[in-house]
This record gives sequence, C-alpha cells and structure tokens, in this order.
Amino acid sequence: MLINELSKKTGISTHTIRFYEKSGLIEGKQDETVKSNNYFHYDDVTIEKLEFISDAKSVGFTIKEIGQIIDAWYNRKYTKKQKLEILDDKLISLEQKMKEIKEMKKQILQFKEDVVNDRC
Amino acid sequence: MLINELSKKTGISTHTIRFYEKSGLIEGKQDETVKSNNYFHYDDVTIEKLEFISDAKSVGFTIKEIGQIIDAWYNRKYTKKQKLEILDDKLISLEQKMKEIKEMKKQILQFKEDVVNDRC
DNA sequence: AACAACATTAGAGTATAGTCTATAGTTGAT
DNA sequence: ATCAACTATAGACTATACTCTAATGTTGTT
Repeated sequence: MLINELSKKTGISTHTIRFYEKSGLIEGKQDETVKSNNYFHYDDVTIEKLEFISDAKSVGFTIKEIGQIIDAWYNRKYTKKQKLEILDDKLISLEQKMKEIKEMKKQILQFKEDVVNDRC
Repeated sequence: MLINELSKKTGISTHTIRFYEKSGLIEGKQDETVKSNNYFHYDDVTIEKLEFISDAKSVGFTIKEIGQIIDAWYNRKYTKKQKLEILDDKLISLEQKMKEIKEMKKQILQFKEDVVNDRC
C-alpha cells in the first residue's frame, strides 16, 4: 500500500509517517520495476509497527527507545542475546515507571485528603 | 533561603528553578525591607514543590499539568470542589498510564517469546 | 488534455522543556 | 578596597517530536 492508505489505516498523518521513516522506525520499499515514479510501498508489518509506536509513545518511550525495541523484534541486526537484553532493559524501565506512578497516586490521594480536611 | 541553597538542597539547577518560577510552578518572595538588592527568598514549601515537580515529571506530567496540581494543593485560587476535580482528573490519568504500561509489558513479553522461539 | 488527488524532497516552523551566555549589580571575607 | 561567589534579567541556543509549506512530479478519471 502507499503512504496515504497507511495513514488512513493507522490514523497517523503522512507527515508523521515520513518523520518516523526518516527516524528509522519504519521502512517502505520502492518497486524497482516501476521507473516512472519513486513511490514507497508499505506492508502490513508497517501497520503493526505504527500501532506499536503509538502505544510505546503513550507510555513515555522516546523515538530512540522505540527504535531499539523495533530493531530487537523486527530486525536482524542483533543477536538473540542482544535482543533479549534490550527487551529486558525495557521491561525494567516499565517496572520503574509503574513504581513511580503508584507513588504519584499515593501522593495525589494525600493531596485530596488534605483538601477534604482543609489542611491547605 | 536564596536560590543557590535551594538548588543544592533539591539538586535542580538555578537555571531550571528560574524556569519553573517563570512557568508559575514556584514562587520566591523579595524582602521589602532590603533595598540594596532584589534577591528572591524561598521557603521549605518550595523544596517540597520542587521535589514534587521532579516526581511528577517522571510519570510524564507536563509543566502545565504539574502547575494545576500544585495550584490544587498549595493555592487559594480554586474552590474545594474544583481542587478535588483537578486531583481526581489526574488520578484518572494515572490509572490510564498504568493500564497502558501493563499492556506494553505484555507486548514486550510477547516479543521476548518470539525472540526465544525464533519467530522473528 | 485537463484536473483532482496523490506522491516525493527539502527545509521551515512550532511546542515543550530546558540549558546556557552575557551583562550588570551585590555580598561577604580578607 | 578588592575579589570570589553570589544574584537578577534578557535573550539565545538545544533537543525532541512533530507539523506544515513549497516546489515539483505522477496517476487515474473524465
């Protein structure tokens, strides 16, 4: 599929898709047999990747981190051991985020109590 | 205390403290009786606030959101009801973040399995 | 052939959150 | 009095992650 279809299927603008492509997160390929244009073609894996990118951005991963994860999954540039290291590293960082969110919840609940009891 | 002491006690640079002050998150006050300078003085509540700001940034809250929370706690510009609304809103957003992180954890665990079983 | 709707590239512009530099004045110890 | 170490303000600069504009070419329908 071309970029417009990809954009419609993922809800991500063509501009942003191109930005992600420049950033190395996704990759379209050009049809060598067609010489009249240099249009990029995208497959279903790219849809998967873009959906993953959206989710990963939500949890606070940077483009760079997302790139690492995608490479650990979809790419051949790492050994099995390296891939597992990267993924484990991200799991640890998720645990850390989780802990911080739980702390923040406690803190805000405390703020609420203070408000209710006129302590501020 | 003056800004340098505040910086040392919180580990936040004077530049960043001034940035937070300009952003409305904290507020020092000048000593009216001293006319030779216009130095700002900060109290212990400011230390509390700066520590909160660091924590809140970690969980992904923006400066604007952090400002709202601080105002809901330390400020008189909202009614009790409004304060509770703001804090409840932030609690909901924390729950949402929590959910997203759990989903992402599942996803990365799946990636790990795929790597282990040579499915990528 | 004409036209809308698509495609590409390069590069400019925006928002957020700092981070740094320059300038100028103040304080406190020697 | 001098000097290091502080203080304030304004504004320039950086990184990240988009977002948009301009210029130019292609495709498919009428």
